[in-house]
Amino acid sequence: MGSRSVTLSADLESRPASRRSSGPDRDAICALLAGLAPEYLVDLKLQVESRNAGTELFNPREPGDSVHILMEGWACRDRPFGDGDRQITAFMLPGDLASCWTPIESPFDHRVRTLTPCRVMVASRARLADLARRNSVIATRLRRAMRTDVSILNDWLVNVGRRQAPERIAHLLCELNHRLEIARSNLHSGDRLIPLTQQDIADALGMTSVHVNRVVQKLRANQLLEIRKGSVILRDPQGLAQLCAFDSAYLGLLI
Amino acid sequence: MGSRSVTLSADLESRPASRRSSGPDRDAICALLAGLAPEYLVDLKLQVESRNAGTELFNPREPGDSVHILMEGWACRDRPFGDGDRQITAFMLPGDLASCWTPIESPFDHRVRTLTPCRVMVASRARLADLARRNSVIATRLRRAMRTDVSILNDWLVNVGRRQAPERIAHLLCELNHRLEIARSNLHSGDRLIPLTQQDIADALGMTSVHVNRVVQKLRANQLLEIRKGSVILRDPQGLAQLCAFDSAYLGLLI
DNA sequence: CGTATTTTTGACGGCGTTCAATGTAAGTGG
DNA sequence: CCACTTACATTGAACGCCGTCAAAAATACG
Repeated sequence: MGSRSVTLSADLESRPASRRSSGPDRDAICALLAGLAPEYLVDLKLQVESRNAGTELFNPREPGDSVHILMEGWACRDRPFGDGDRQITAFMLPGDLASCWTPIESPFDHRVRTLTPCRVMVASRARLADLARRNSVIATRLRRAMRTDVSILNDWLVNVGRRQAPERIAHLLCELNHRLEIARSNLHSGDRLIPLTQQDIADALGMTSVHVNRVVQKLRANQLLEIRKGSVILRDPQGLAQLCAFDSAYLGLLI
Repeated sequence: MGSRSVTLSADLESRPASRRSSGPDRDAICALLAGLAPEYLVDLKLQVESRNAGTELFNPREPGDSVHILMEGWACRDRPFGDGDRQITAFMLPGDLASCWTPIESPFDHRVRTLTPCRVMVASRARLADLARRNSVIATRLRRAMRTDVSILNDWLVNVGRRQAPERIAHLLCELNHRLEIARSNLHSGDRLIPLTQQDIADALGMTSVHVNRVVQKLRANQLLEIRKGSVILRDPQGLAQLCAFDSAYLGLLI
């Protein structure tokens, strides 16, 4: 089962590397650390750990010194409100730097929580910062990661500020689908499920789950997507992209 | 005045420097370059120029090699839509890096335009990037500037996604007032006007100018603010902050 | 004093919220 | 294998914030 690399990757691009090895191979550890010389990797004192769904990876009240890189599973950054309401401001996919993604102080109030069971690589923030200081490749990748965050936040603001509900939902799903393809291709694994509930989508888009539900039903009626047990599956990515005039250019720095 | 390279890192914390000199003195050229040793400054080949209101400082179709640092006046970043609609995603104040504020590729579709007549320092992006490579203080400041952008974008998303119109407007104005105070203190100049029209505010908050107007009238009736010839003046900053539960922590990296 | 920009006002409608209840599937423990 | 629990999805009615459209008033500026 480990050797059918050609057919498995046909749907992405060409990926000569082996797939479905039980653990991540060296070149595919994650986009951030790929190709890093072993002596550097040792420095980071990386540990791969498991987390349940709903675990807090970062909390402003106890910042800690840990940086998490997602290997499997999804996480999100959000700002909780007193009344139980919240605004999700980012989703993190496999391969993403989850928290705290920049090796500097984090003055703004946000949490990072896992959405699904996850496998994360835990590293010391101080060590990663130090590594970035000595290794310009890593520094560049960290800068790119931050730049991608700006880019996505910028687009989310446009999305929430200017688009109606159907286009808004479609746009978010198109982005996540695009990023998921990249993550799948980088990590050689994972399925095509978007593990979000309608409540999650509502929290990310400044809507209520009730209205998300009504709109999602229309999208489903148009064969654009499916929903199964807390996950979204895109049935017609092109149709969705057309609906919201999706342009993936802003994701250009992702690897 | 030219040789105080030692203070390079000192101004990152305490600021005992003199104030209220007529023009910007060397140490207060801008937050980004303050205290930089002269030989570095020369490298940048800085030029101070004037721009009319409504001038484009950055356009994705002709990226150019210029970085603009605002000395006087305001600018904004926005994404135009086909139908004349647009979403403003950032305001730039005196002292801010206007465009392109990161010395790397800019894959997302945005413009930067002056909102008022401006005085800008124009530098070469390539030279600034090169300088950041050799001078860690500048690199840190650039990183901080980008980090601040993330922080503000994050908060705008929360604002647009979760707050009702009055709190939303109040929150934006509180942020701008806070940043304006910082800019005034850094550059030793400028007035307390927020040079935005109600249309600008609407474009930034995902609203219409009509509705902004109705809400603004209520705020004005409560003695919270004033509007004169295309500018907003906060009459009761504390009252506004209370209205929207404003917490300036997310602006903590602004010098 | 004329023109452009900005602000203001009114009527009307709809997108999306609120509240509350019901449906449905999966997990848990006895 | 069946009660019980929990999470997620769904539905309906009523409401209201805010958008749309259109026009007029006020203000800035040359």
